[in-house]
Amino acid sequence: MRYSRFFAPTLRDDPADAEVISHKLLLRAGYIRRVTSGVYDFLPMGLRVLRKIEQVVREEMNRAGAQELLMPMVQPGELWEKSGRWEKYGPELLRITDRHGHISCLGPTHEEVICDLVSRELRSYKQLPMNLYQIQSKFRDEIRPRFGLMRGREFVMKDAYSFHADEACLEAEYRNMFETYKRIFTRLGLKFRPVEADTGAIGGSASHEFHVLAESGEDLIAHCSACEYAANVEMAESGRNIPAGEPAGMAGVNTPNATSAEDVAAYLKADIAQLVKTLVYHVSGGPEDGKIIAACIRGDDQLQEIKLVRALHATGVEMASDEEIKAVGGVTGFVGPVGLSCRRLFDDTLRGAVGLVAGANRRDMHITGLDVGRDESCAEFADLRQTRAGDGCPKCGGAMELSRGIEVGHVFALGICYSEPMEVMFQNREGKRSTATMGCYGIGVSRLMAAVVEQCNDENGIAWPLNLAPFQVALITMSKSEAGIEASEKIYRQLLDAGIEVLWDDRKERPGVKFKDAELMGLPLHIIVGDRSLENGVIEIRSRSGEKVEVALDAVLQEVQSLLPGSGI
RNA sequence: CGGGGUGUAGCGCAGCCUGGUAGCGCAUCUGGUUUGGGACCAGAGGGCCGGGGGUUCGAAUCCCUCCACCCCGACCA
Repeated sequence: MRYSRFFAPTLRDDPADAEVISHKLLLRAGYIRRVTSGVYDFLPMGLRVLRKIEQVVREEMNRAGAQELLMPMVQPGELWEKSGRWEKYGPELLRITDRHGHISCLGPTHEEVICDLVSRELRSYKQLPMNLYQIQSKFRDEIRPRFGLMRGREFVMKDAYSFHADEACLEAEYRNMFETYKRIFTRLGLKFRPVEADTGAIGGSASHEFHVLAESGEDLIAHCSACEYAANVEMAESGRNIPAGEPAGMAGVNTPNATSAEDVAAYLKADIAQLVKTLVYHVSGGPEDGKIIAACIRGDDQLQEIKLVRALHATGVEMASDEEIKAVGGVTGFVGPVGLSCRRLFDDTLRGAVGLVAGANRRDMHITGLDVGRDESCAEFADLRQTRAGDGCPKCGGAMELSRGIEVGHVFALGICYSEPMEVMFQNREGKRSTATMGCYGIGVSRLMAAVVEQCNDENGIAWPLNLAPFQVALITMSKSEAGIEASEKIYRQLLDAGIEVLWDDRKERPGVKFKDAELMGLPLHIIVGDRSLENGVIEIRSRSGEKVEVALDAVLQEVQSLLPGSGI
C-alpha cells in the first residue's frame, strides 16, 4: 500500500475525550473513529488488525474442533420470551419493533438463537458433542460505554456454544476451551491470567474469566503469590481474619457526629478492625425480593455486593434509603445489628469476634463490647467482605495480591439453564428423550485490540507484535533522487511479491514526519531509503524497538524474511 | 439514574467574569526556500461559538431550557 493513497489520518495531539492509552493511540494513529456513543468505525488499519486477531482466534477454535457459523444480529423477541430472558435481561437489551409491529432485539449474545437452531436439527446422542462458534458484532446498550474499544455498545465477539449428552462430556469440553483460550492469548503476546468468576446474568454452574493484566483494567482480580489460585474479587473467597478484641460486657457510649467507621474509631481510640459496619440494602429478586436486609462487616473491610447478592440468592441489591433504614429501626449513620427488625447477615470474619463496636440505632450513640456469638445467638454468617492484599489464600494460605485486569474471555459451564427452556432435546443411548447440557465461551475480539495496545506501547506510540501489525514493514523513502525512488520501487515490488505486507511511505513529507507516523502506528520493521546510506550502497533496516542493520539493496528481501518468522514466505 | 466536568475551524485551545458581531497553534490549499527525527517564509480557504427560547439597540459572552460528550458509581466480552 502506498501511504500517499492510504486512508489513515493521524493526529498530532491526543483527542481531549480519550482517557486510556489504547483509546488515545488508536484514535491518533488512525485505526478507529467514533460514530456515536460506544460505536466505532474501524478504518483500514484498524480492520487489518481486527482481522488478524480474528484469524488467531479462528485458527485455534478450529484446531480445538469447533465449527464456525454465522448467526444474525437481529433476533426475534419470541425466542427471548421462551428462554425467559425477555423479562430478565433489562435495558441493556436493545428492543426494536419492525413495520409489522413485530418485536425483535439486537443480539447481545446468542444462546437463544443457537438453541433454536440446534433444537430443530438435533435428534440423537450420536450427533453430540458439538461446538459451534461465530465471530460477529454484538450490541449491548451499556449504561456507560467508555475507554474506546474497551467498553463499546457495539463490539466484535467470538462466541462459542457447545452441546453435550452428559456432564462429563461438558467438563471435558470446558477444559478443552480453557486450554484453547490460553493458547489464543499466548499467541496474541498477552500477559494474562485465568480467574474464577461469577456466572452473572448468563447463568450456569462453573465459570472462569481470562484477564489481561493492565492498570487501566476495569476489574479487580485477587491472586495468590504462592499458588495458582486466582479469582475475580467479586468471587474470591476471603480468609477469616478475625479481629483481636478483648471480651467485655455490652455498653452504650456517646459518639457525637461520628458516623463513619474512621470517625468512630478515632473518637473512641479503638482499632478500626474492632468496628462493625452495618450496611442496609434493598433486595431485588429471589426469596427476599423487595425486602430490606442488613449486612455487617469489619470496619476496615469493604463489602463485596456481588457476594451479598449470591448469599441472598437475589438478582441485585441497592443501598436502602433513609426511610427504609428508619422503617427497620435504624438511624442513618448509627446503624448497628442489635435491635434491627430485618434479616441480618454477618461476615464470616465476625464469627467468634468479641469486644466489637457497633452502631446503637440511636443518634450519636454506639455500643461497645459486642460479641456476635454471645449477643446474637441466631446470627447468620456468610463470606461478604472483599479480599484485600495480604489476606491468606483460601487454597494454600499464601499472601493474596490484587491486580487490575481487562476481561477478554469468559468460559461458562451452563448445564441446562438454556437448553431446558429452549427444549434442546435428543434421544439418548437408552432411547429416552434427554436435554442437552451446554457450555458457552466468549472472547471480546475488538476489546482484545485495545488490550494489546494497553500492553504494547511506548512514548512514541503503539508497538504491535509482528503477527498483529497492520503492515509488517514500513518502507520509508527519504531520498528524492532517482536512485532512491528506483531502489524504493524495487524493494516495494519485491516485498509485495513475497507476500509481505508493506506500507510504502511515498509522501512528500520530511523524514521526521514519516518516522513519527511509522512509530505511532506501531509498524514493527522500518526500511529506510536515504541518500546517506545509498551512497554507501546500503539500505537501513530498523525494528520498532531500535535494533538496526544495513544491507545491500539486493539483500533487503532476504534480510526482511529472516526477521519475519512465519510471515508466509 | 445519581455526583463532577466540558461543548468555539479537522485536532488542541484562548476569548465569556466586565456584551460591541471571533482568535491562536497544529493540520489543509497555493507559491517559494528546505530535506536523516513532527521545517521556514509569504499568501489563502475553512466557524449558524452544541440546539432552541429569552433579556438587550446589540449575545460566543447574561438568563432559561433541551442535547451531546468525558470522568466517578451500579453492567459485562
